[in-house]
Amino acid sequence: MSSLNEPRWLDPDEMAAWRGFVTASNLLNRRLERQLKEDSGLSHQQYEILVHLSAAPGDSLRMTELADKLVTSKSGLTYQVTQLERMGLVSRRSCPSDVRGVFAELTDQGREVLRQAAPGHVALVRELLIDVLTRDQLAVLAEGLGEVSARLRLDETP
Amino acid sequence: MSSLNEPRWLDPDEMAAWRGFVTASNLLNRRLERQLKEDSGLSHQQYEILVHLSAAPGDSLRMTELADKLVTSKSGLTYQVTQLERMGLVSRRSCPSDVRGVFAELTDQGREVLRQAAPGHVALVRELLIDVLTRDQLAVLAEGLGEVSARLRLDETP
DNA sequence: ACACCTTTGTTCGAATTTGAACAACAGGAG
DNA sequence: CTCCTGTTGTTCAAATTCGAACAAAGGTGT
Repeated sequence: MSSLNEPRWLDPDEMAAWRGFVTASNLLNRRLERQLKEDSGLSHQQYEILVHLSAAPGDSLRMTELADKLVTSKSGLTYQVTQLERMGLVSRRSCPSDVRGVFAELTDQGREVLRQAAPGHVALVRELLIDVLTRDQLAVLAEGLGEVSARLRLDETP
Repeated sequence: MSSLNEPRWLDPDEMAAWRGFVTASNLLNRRLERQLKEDSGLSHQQYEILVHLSAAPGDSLRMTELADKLVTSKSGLTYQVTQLERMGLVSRRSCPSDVRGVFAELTDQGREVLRQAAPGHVALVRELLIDVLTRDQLAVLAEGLGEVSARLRLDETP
């Protein structure tokens, strides 16, 4: 037999995919971070918080739910929401049905800042990622990484 | 005309690709971070440093070159190399041809720790990403994200 | 040799992130 | 109702990250 305890290393194609994924992710994040900060004074994380809130019914989400969507820690979210609250872009509201619960809600100013920040951000995402890929590549990426995400979500909860 | 100043927003397919990319990246990083830390006491970043060094001729790289490969800041690398040096996994060596230059070099112990950490890490990357995708999806991902990375590298230098 | 501009790696302070510990509460079985 | 278990959001200390500023060299053209 060829290898019983030997791990299955990545072949060149697999390695290329993995390295490409990691590198693209890092480079992209760096760029978006810089652009958002300079252009709107927001970090990528803060921008994403505003986006998720604006997409939610009532422009508000429970802290835990928001943390899940952002894929971040609860404590990390607490910190960022506090920052956004100081900037006046988000406000906290207690939950009627659960005394422990806290809603993060988009303020009018938050909505306005997001509206102003979005075009530049989307344009860059387009320039650096979307428009670099063909329609087919985009479809494969969406389906493949969608499946990867879905599986990762699963064995995290149980 | 339909829209002159209106930005080109992402259509559903594009949005799915973008969200999938961001989410998969975050979830994956989280998992790998946890596994590496528990299994080998290394952060993902530290692991990557060891990997890049072991792949380099002479098991060593200049600080700047290494920072580029890792897609991180110079100061961030300085910090991590110092940590790895304290752990005895990496050592600094001055460059003969350039007094300012500093080589980060893998120590024997560093090579050993990497050898011990690699199988578990690769197995998880395989389980969570590689083996979830088909051969074709992998090829598309490698080529697409490779191109994305290449372009990002370009307009960063000038 | 000289001024001039770039590179190299580190240092510094500020901002962010994380996991563990925690207090307060919800929800259900008995 | 009461005990028990799981949730919720925050706090805390520690670790990490970044960018700007910096000192020390390289390299170039004159």
